Amino acid sequence: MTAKAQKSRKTAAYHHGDLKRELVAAGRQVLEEVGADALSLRGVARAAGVSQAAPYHHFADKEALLAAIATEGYAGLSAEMAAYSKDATTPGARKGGLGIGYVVFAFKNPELFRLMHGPRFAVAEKYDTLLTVAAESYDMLRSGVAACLEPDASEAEVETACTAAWSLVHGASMLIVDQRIDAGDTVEEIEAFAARLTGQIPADGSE
Amino acid sequence: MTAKAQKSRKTAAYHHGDLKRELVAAGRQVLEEVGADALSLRGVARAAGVSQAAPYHHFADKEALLAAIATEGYAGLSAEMAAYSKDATTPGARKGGLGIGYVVFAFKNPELFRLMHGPRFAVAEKYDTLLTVAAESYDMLRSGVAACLEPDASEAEVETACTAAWSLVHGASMLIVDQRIDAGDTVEEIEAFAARLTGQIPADGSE
DNA sequence: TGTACATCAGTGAACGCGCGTTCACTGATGTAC
DNA sequence: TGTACATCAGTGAACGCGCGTTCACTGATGTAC
Repeated sequence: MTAKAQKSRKTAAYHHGDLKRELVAAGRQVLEEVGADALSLRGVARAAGVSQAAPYHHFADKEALLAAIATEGYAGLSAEMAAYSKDATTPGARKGGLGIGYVVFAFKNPELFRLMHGPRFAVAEKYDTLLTVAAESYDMLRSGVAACLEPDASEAEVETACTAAWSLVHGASMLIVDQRIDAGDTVEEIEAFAARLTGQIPADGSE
Repeated sequence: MTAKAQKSRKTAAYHHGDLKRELVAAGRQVLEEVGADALSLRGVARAAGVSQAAPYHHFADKEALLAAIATEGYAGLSAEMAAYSKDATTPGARKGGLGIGYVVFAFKNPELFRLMHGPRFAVAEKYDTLLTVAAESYDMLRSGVAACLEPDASEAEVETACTAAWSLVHGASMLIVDQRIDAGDTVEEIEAFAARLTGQIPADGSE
């Protein structure tokens, strides 16, 4: 081991280096384990291996940490939607891919998904980057839906179509997260479920 | 005032008469005021005007009270769906009415709606009347959707159609409850919104 | 109709708990000279 | 290169709080006789 590595390891024991990022990561993990209701700042600090007071050097309060976690969540949601839609060759396929990505993200991160949409940030003007990144996710979905409509569609028609598409994938995601419907245990099954739901695949499996 | 009335009023001061029902009612009110996360059994007892220990004569623990509240919620949901679909003359109108009732219920009882679908009762085998009444709500929606399909539709097609219909109204309800979309401030506006969403009314308002 | 008494449904004090947050502190870092 | 020192980012103890729940109690009810 080099002297530098030794030093930086020693350093890590006290001055952490990137505790802020690590708290968000630990927070996500704790969140998925115990749920948003039971998540405590002390628990996250414990999980990150630091004292309970340490987070206050990086976040104003508990809510600020949760907002950071939710912000990361929206980035992940957008990334998942992008990944599932990037290879689409038609507007319809692109729209379908966005929807599948949305549902898959919820399936992979159930408690995070719940946190993102929970009551905590209903009026979250305090956290403007959270609002920005949330709006980006929605805009992505919206543009995918709008591209499937007639070019002369009215603003109201676009609005209704976007809301309907969002409601559909959001509702399915919520019902999965809340275990009200069983859409499968693997990502592949969820993909197929979401494809069926959004009409990408016929329901009876035929072509 | 008759002697009997006087007696029963006096009685109300100590032996409450129907504290169980009143705790559920107070619980619903507190729930809508502060949200499920911040709802405490002590707070509900306070709202009902009894000591903090009183609820334990009627509910095993806090969760049991929440389950009772959620159970009442499902009854209300079913009632709302029934009210909006009872005058329908076609299967399509009936299905639409059920959906509108679903969304209107969520709009009227946002925190209750959240509680009903939250993580708390994900595995609620303990509360079998809760499961029963929840299943009744779903069956109502399901039969309304199934009636709109071709008689020779496969089980898989019925399943997908029901899930899609449920997802749509559930997603819209959740987005309204979470204030992610603005569907209006009055019941009338919500009705119109839900009708548009489920295709009962064309999006551009024309006939 | 009156009375004794078991039972029901309240009370208020107390328990232990984990929480969010603050505080004075201290060890590590990096920069000016 | 070495040293003084401001600053940064940790620590651990402590605060007050409201919570869920339990306990011994007591007032009210209703039934048997």
